[in-house]
This record gives sequence, C-alpha cells and structure tokens, in this order.
Amino acid sequence: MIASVKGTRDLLPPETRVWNRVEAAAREVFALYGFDEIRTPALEATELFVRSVGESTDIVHKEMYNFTDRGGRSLTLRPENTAGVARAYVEHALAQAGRPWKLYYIGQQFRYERPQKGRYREFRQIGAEVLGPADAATDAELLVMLFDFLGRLGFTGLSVSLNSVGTEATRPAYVEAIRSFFSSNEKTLGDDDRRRLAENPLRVLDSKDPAVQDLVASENFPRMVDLLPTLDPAADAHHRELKALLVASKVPFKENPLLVRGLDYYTRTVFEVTAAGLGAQDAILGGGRYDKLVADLGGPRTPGIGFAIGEDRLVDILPEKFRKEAIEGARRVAVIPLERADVGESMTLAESLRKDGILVDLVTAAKGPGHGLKVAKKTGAALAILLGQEEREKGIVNVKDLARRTQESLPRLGLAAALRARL
RNA sequence: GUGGGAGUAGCUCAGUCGGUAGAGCGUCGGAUUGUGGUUCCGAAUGUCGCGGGUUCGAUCCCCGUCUCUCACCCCA
Repeated sequence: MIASVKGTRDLLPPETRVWNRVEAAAREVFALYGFDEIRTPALEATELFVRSVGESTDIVHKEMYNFTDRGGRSLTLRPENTAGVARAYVEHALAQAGRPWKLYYIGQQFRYERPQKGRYREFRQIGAEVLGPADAATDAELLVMLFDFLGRLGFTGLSVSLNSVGTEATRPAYVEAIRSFFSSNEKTLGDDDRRRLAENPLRVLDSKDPAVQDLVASENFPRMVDLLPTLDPAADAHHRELKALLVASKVPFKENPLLVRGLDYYTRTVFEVTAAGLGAQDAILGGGRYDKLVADLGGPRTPGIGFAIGEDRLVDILPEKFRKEAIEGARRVAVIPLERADVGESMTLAESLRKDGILVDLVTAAKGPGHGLKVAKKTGAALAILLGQEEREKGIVNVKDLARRTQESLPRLGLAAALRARL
C-alpha cells in the first residue's frame, strides 16, 4: 500500500463539507468588506522567502521544501502566502492602480516540520492582506472583519492579543535594550534562549522557560510599548488610535506587550488569537503589519497588513453547531428503482426533482428494495422514493421517511412540493 | 533536528510467560427473490507496520527503520 506522505492527510467526506462551509463563510464575509480573492502559485523562487520571511527564521533555514528543478532553478513550496501576495503585487505593478488592494487567499502551505497536534507538513491557510493604506483604521477594519468571520462560525469568547513591535528604525534600539537586560542575567538563559538572543532576540519574549518568563514579565524588562512614545511617536500614536478604534468597534482584544511574531517582516501592529483545545499549537491565527516587505521585494514602498488563519486548527476546534449543520447539510432524497425496468423512469423522476431544487441521490444497482433502503439510509438520505412497476402504472411513488420509518403513497403530480414539505 | 508513547481484520481493541491469532462493530450470503434499522444462521477477513538478529521455531525477545501520536524547537 502506498500511504499519504508524512505530515499530509486526506480530507474525506463528510469532513470536506465542514471545510467547504468554512471557506464559503470566509468568501462571503471577506466580500462584504471589499476583499477579492488572489491565487498565487504554490511554487515560488526560494529567494522570495529568504528575502521576506527572513534568513534568521527556522522556517527559512530548516523548514522549507526546496529543490532544484531541471532547469537549475532553486524553487520552494510556499511556507506561507504573504510573500507570494507581495511578490504578485510588485510583479503586476498593482501600485500603479492608485487604489488600496484588499486581497484574500485560501490555500495549501508547506513546511518540513515534525508533525504533531495542529501541525502538518501540508496545511491550509485562509488569509487576507491590505496593501497600500497604513492608517490605524485599516488595521482596525481588518480585525473587525476577522471577528465577523469568527463570529459567523459560532466562536464566542475569543480575543485577539495585540502589540506593537515598532519599526525598522526602532528595532535596533529595542534589540539593544533586550540584550543589555539579559547581559546581567545570562546564566539563567538556556541553550535555546541563548541562541535566540543571538539570532532573533525578540523571540526570547516567547520563551517557554519559566525562569525566563519570570524575567521577561518583571518590571524592569524593556517593553516596546513603553519605549514607543520616545523612540517612535508616530508608531505610538498609531497603536493608541488602533486600540481606541477596536474599543469603539467592540473587537475583543487584550494588550500583550510580550507578543512577538516569528516572521522577520512584521512592523508596528502584530496580533494573534489563541484558543484552548489545540494542545501546544494553540495559535489559530496570527498577523500584523509589514510596512517594508513590498519595498524589500523591489517594489515601491507600500505598507501592508494581513493575517493568516490556520484552517486545519480552526476546523479542529470549530463550534459543534456549525460542524453539525455543515455535515447534515441540506436534506436529501434517495430514488430507488425496484427493478432494472424502473431505472429509466427513476432517472427521469430524479432529474425533474433536481430541476425543482431537490437534492436527489439515485440509488442504482440496488439488490432489491431492502438493500436499496439500507444504502439510502447509510448515505444519509432523509427520504427514500421507491419506484416499481405498480407505482408506474398508478402514477404514484412510495415515499419513506427513513427516520420515522413511515411510508406513504404520493402522486407524481406535484411531488416536488410534497417532498419539500416533508424535508 | 531532539525526546516520550504507539503500530494486531475496514473500525475499536483483546491475546500469545516464544509453538504463525480472536472479540465486538462493520462487510458479504441466507432465513425473507417489492420494503431496511430488531432477530436468527452461515462466511470471508490479517505477509500481527517493514527489514534484520537470536532461536528448532518470533506477532511476542533484541537491533534498525518507517508511520502515527504527544512534547521540544518553530509557527498557522
């Protein structure tokens, strides 16, 4: 047997119904906010991720599926989708349109990691990006849209963690402050945190080491939000305006001065939503502003902000009501011809019912009515229509309610309406 | 890349102190050839994850490996 490759999985019915409903809700909500879909290739030049996601990240130096193609090009299966969107923005000179671009995507991403709960090598993300505007209202609107979407899925009690990590201009000063703080506490740092401090200092704020967590939570630990008013008054004003807008829009958020993001391109606003029930991988979505990314990719200096939702994780903790409704879906009718001679008539009947908008599953190859009913029940039909010689001659059908175990004879004329009343 | 747990029938699992395996559910056939879910009878399940070692003999012990799973790392 050939099995699916490590860290990938098949999504089978009826689970695919749930995924489809989630994606349909995303498309619906995002459209309401003026977003359009963008589809970028799963395969990109390796250089794209090196320059955007950043060489200091694990994603780039050990988690990418990259290979050299037959033409000698270094290609990579995208580990995230923001870089691809930014690349397309530059490549197609979208800046020339003189308008903000509000884009969303739904698609597979690939990272070569050890799989665990909520973490796969092939996973799906639903994301949105706004390219152009840099004002706080853009950030706020994006989060309003996000919670509109989450609310539609039935999530309650979720809240977004919010922080500002400053800009490219202020980052070095902040990193310096972090390093000097730890210079006196270096011995409490483990190997991982020592490495972080050297390679990607902001990540130390994310440490799971209790001793380090205590230090980071202590009063004299430098926090970006505290430094912002002096280091970068504009970013500080942006941050404060965003918070005010979120309060006004009733977006549930919590300030978290220790929140940082793993990707190098984030500036100013960063946010994350975590949820219970996902084990150690508890972030269902993350995002932030990336005001320098487009310029880094050779485009015109264009600010941007976006989020990416881990669809696999989202589906994993989806409220039961939404999941149930998606799986049960529209109620269906099974049409069961009793004999071979009844198949033609059954197909005609099925077609006419479908024209009236009824979901019909024609059960062919049934070995007798008993077997046909069994199959109908197993495929989840609500009603079963039995059609044989006797029914054909009388111009009726026998309709069984599979849940109630009742049967009644109904005339062929006006059958669709009669069925709809029973579905 | 590191560490823990697990791999036996389609599914959930039991079992053999080393003598090539069983239950329930499901599937298939029949009782009932135009009416299912109840009941009864019968049948098929499977290189016991894969490879090697020890042994007269390994599903069981040992080693390796793969996959799943949880955690670290990292992140959605």
